[in-house]
Order: sequence, then structure tokens, then C-alpha cells
Amino acid sequence: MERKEISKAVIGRLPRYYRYLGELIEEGVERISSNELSARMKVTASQIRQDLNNFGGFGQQGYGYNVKYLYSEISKILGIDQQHNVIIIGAGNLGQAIANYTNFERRGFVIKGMFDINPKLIGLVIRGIEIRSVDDLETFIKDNEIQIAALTIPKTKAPEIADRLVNAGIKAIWNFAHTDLVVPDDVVVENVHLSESLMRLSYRVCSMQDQGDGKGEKSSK
Amino acid sequence: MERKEISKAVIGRLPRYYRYLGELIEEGVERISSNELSARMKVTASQIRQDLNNFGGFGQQGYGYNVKYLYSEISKILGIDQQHNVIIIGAGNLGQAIANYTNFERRGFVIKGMFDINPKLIGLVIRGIEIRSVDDLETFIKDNEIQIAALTIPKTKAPEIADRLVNAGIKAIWNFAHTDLVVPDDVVVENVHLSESLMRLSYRVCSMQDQGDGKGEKSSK
DNA sequence: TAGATTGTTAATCGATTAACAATC
DNA sequence: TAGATTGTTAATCGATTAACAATC
Repeated sequence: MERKEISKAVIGRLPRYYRYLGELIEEGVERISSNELSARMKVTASQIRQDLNNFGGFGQQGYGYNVKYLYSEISKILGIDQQHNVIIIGAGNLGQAIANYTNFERRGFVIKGMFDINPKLIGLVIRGIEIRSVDDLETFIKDNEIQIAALTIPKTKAPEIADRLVNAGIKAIWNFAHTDLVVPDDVVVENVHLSESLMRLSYRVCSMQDQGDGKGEKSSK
Repeated sequence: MERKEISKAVIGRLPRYYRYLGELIEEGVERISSNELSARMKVTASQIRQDLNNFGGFGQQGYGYNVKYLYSEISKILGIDQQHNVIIIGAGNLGQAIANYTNFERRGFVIKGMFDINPKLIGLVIRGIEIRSVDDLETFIKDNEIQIAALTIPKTKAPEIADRLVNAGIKAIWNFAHTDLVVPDDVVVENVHLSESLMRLSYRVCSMQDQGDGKGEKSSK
């Protein structure tokens, strides 16, 4: 079974397809053509068909796609039909925000524990999840078959913790620290660099102003 | 002023260049060649030169790039040399996490206010920022020249609030709600869809398992 | 069957990498 | 100057869009 390597661009779009299909299910829509979906999502129908056909034929000529079936197939592709055990390292606001977001559990991401170095936080329980000392990290990962660690700690601490996670056998790091982690090839790192996102927004705001919309504004260049 | 349209891919990389240049400054490095930088960042030197030359020649043949100068030029390109007034709508954990992240202020993003509908939160003060009722939204935006709104509220409330923000003259929405906002062309929306990020991570974990522990080619970019 | 719409191949477009002349 | 390294053009690679035959 030689699986053709799927491009990052395609993977990047799958969750969005999944979200729209979920909404269609809620609306009671049973089937949809690539054309109708393209109109909703503001992408080309060609791209939708091309993307989906990376994984096999989910549609039917003359009919379109069965919404529930496609939804379920995409969930399998993304692996969110399975349970993933997650820990959160860093129990500050961001870590707590993630812990409190119940939708993750609906997608199979079960938060098994939280960790911090702050003694004031250790022992607290957030939505049934206990905050532990990072000293217990390795033991906990092994005892609870943790696959994914969300890293919501300052960037100065991140590399050291990442090393410990890797050595403890973690499979993936969801990295919110503002630094690029160095890990072996078989460990997945998915970055969420909020400050970079905000800078991109800033660029777009400024370039919007530059090209103006007819209104007079001080042109700084 | 016909500025050549810069591709999204290029803009996406600028904040990362900026981060690495900041680290170089901290290390006391004065100049760097595209080759040295490429080795650090794990991108090609060609790409670095090509990217930077979208905005003009910042380097010097035979010398390389002056780190401080390039850092400052990129900050101008990104518009983070200017002050941006920001509000946060939704004062839950995520909103508070953003409010507490002081590094944003260092980049010129000044958080002027927070808003919520929960009466228990209204009146609280986070790091000097008062939580107000969303009833005061429009007035506050106008009185304080707010350009950017971070939207950290549930997706059900997001479209209505987005409309109000647009009507109040906001320039950009930093959208954490799990939905695609519909806004006029001159309003910027930058999405941070955490659940989609987590699904991409899930895919990569699963595909890693599928192909066994063979040779990967990805790294933690 | 006839109409609709997919799956898939071919054409186009854009982004990345390579190469090298310009020049500090 | 000679060596180094950029700025920039050309070549390659990959991703998106268009087209249409297959087929439900």
C-alpha cells in the first residue's frame, strides 16, 4: 500500500471541509455537490474534488457527495475518530483556556493532566483535570499513554521540556511557545505562534491603508 | 505608488525572520549572510534573498545583511513600529491569556479594553485593563481609536459581534472563534482556528504511525 | 435513457530553487 | 585588488484550475 505523500496544503484544508460538513449535517443537508460546497466555502469546485481524490473516491457521479459519509471519512483521515490522550504543560491562562474548551474532547482529544512549576497552581483541579508538578511528567506520560503534549509555557523553558517530552516517548507537541523546537523526525511539532499571526494581521492592516480607498491619509512612503 | 502585490507565502515568513533577527541581536551578532541565516532557520538562502528583495535591497554584496538594520526594516514592513490600539472581546481564559501576554505591547499592540457579557466579569481589571460591557463597544471603539479587535468568544456570538465591529469602524479582527466571518473587503480578518491546528497535528501523528518509523523528512520548522 | 456530477488528465499559474553577473 | 555575497534572472518544481470522458 504505497500511500502517495499528501501535500501540506491539502491537509491544511481538510479541517475546514470537516467544519463545513458538520454545519451541513446540522442543517439537515443530506448530499452536496462540489459546486454547491465551493460556493459556500469560497474555493473552487476543482480544488474540492482534487483534494478529496487524494484519499479515494468519496462521491458519486451525477449525485455528489453524501454529507454524513464524507464527514465521517474525513474524520478518519484526520484521525479524530480515535482517542488521543493529551497533557497540557503550563497551567496559566492559555493552558486553562485549552483545558476548558470542551469541543476538543468531542473530537477525541482527552485531556488527562496538566502540569506547572508554580506551587500555587499544583493541586488545583480544572474541569476535573488535576494540575501536577512537572517533576511527575515522565511517569505520568508512561502510565497514561499520553500521545500529545500542549506546550503553553514561556519560550525560555520550552526546549528543556521538549527534550523531556521526547525522551518520555511523546508523539506530538502542540507548541504555543514562541520558539522553534528541535525534535527527532518521528516526533510531530505543530506550532501555534500567536505573535506571528498578529504581525501578519498588522501587515495586512498597514498595506490596506497604503493602497488607500480614495480617502486622504498620510502616506509614509 | 503601484506596489507589487506581495504573496501571502512571503508575508507568512516575515515574522519568523524577525524573530530570528531578534535572537541574533541578543547574541550580539552584527551581520549575517543569507547562507548563515539559512542554516539557522532551515530554509534556503535563495528564499531568504528572494523574500527580502520583494521589499528592496537590504543587504550589501560581499558583506551580507546588517542584523539591526534588517530587523528594523522588517518591523516597518510589518507595521509593528507603529502603535495599534486593540480591544479583546470575550474575557474568558483565552481573552485573559492574550491580555496578560506583555510581549504584544512590546510590538506596538496596546490593549485598551476588554469586553464581555458576563456581569460577574464586568468591572474586573486585568493587568490594568478594565472589563466592560459589550453594550459600550461602539462608543469605546470610536473614543479610543481602536483598530484591532481580538474575538475570543463562542462561534455562535461571533457573526453578530463582527457586524457591530465593522459598523463601528474597526480595521481588523483577530478571530479565534471557530467560524469564517463575513466582512467587507477593507476589513482584515486573521483567523486562529485552534481546533483546525489540532486536527492537522492529529493527521500527522496518524500518518507517522502508518508509515511506521521509516525515514521522515519533516522537521520542526 | 438523459442529465448531472464526479474522477482524472491536461493546462496554467505561482512559488521555490539554482545560477551567476553585478558589486561591495 | 580578490573574495564574498548580494540582487536578479532563469529553471524547476508543485499546486491550482480547467476540461472532459466516465459513469451513476
